[in-house]
Amino acid sequence: MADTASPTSTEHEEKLERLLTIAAEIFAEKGYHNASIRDISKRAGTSLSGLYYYFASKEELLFMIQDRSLRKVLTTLRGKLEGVDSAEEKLRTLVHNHVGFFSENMAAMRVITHEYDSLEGEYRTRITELRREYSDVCQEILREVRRFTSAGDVAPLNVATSALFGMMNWIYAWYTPGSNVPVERLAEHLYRLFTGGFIGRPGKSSRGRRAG
Amino acid sequence: MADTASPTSTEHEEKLERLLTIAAEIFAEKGYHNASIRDISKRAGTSLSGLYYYFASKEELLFMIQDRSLRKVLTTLRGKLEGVDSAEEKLRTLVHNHVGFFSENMAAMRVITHEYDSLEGEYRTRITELRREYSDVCQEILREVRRFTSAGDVAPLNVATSALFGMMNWIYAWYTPGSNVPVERLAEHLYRLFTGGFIGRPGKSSRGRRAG
DNA sequence: AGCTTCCTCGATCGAGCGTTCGATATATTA
DNA sequence: TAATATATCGAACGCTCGATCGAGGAAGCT
Repeated sequence: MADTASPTSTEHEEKLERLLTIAAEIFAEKGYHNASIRDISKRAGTSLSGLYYYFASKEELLFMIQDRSLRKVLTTLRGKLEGVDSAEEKLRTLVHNHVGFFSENMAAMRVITHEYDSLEGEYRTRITELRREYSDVCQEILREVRRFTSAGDVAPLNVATSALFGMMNWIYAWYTPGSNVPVERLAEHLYRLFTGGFIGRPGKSSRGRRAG
Repeated sequence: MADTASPTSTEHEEKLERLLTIAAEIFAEKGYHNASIRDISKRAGTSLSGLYYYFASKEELLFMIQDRSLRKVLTTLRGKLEGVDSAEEKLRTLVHNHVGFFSENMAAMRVITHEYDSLEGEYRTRITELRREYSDVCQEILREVRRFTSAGDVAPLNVATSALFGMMNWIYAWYTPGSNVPVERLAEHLYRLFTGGFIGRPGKSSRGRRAG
């Protein structure tokens, strides 16, 4: 009865966000189809039926996890790209952004890469659209990189894009944050590995150079 | 009553193999936990209970799919590697073998990369061992490549290994065999992309190369 | 013929699933 | 105080799942 000045919609949003985080963890641990709403209710400390006040179905829950995370990753990336001119630096920004977000939201990112097929109908369509957006941003950067460097055509752009995402997304299968390889280092490794193969020489880091 | 000279164990093995193929397809389509034994029985044209004559449990079925495929990929690879001396050619053989097997057994390979976590206990342990074997073969080849080239240390060997597997395994998420990119071409693209970043210049193909 | 082995099946069980519904407690507004 | 909106809960429903079991058909052997 003290400080309830703001509308309850804030508390509502906060609890929903907390539920989404817990759900993402459980989906990441056990897989979407193997996880039950009861698992989530137990970890959240609320009743089974009480959860349905915050989402309409298990699938909507899965959708919200993927939708919010993808939007966040895309928005953050576009923000970081704004001040960047060099094509190679754009690519470097994308890799660091993706890997960084990955390591800070392992559960959600695992759900995104692992449970894409678990969505159906309209949910699936909307996530597909977001994924294409993200993929397009990446592919356009690669096109730019190719244009402004002496890069040959080692691989078609779509193959290169998929290869890059493969390198980055596979992280969830082996990497544990806080290991002996820090995240920034890991991102830089992947960036150089890919760029070296894509344009035929190691990617430029903070200090740069040119070749012919 | 005509040609039943051989012991029935051959027919038994043939039917088991057919069931494993069907199960791999269904697991690949719907995911392990979302797929039911009844789905498999329907596609196989046999009764639900009849299936249990060929395997003890749904999880054993999943195990057999992964176990047989991994062994086959490893055996084939070791055979192909036998006559190869050059380190780079070994790497090229590995990539082509992996991608080739992938495209010919999409269902099984998808199950391997996607349903590893669905195994538990002893089953999980044994598949983990096979994966480590495979990964070790790859990492040793990379070590050799690094030793015999002017490769700098763009990335630690384990990071490079994981990146390579990421590039290759991500195929299942976007590639459709029989598309406008033939499998051998795709494998060569991935090989050059990776090698170029790993050793600092495009990987040697059958013919020429570049120096850096 | 009888006996045994390999194989297949329908019927069924208990458990767990996602979801619904009516009751209820609390806070806000009139 | 009464009325309303917000939030939570226990109990239950209908359904699907993996797995089991005993019956029985077909083939080979003695």
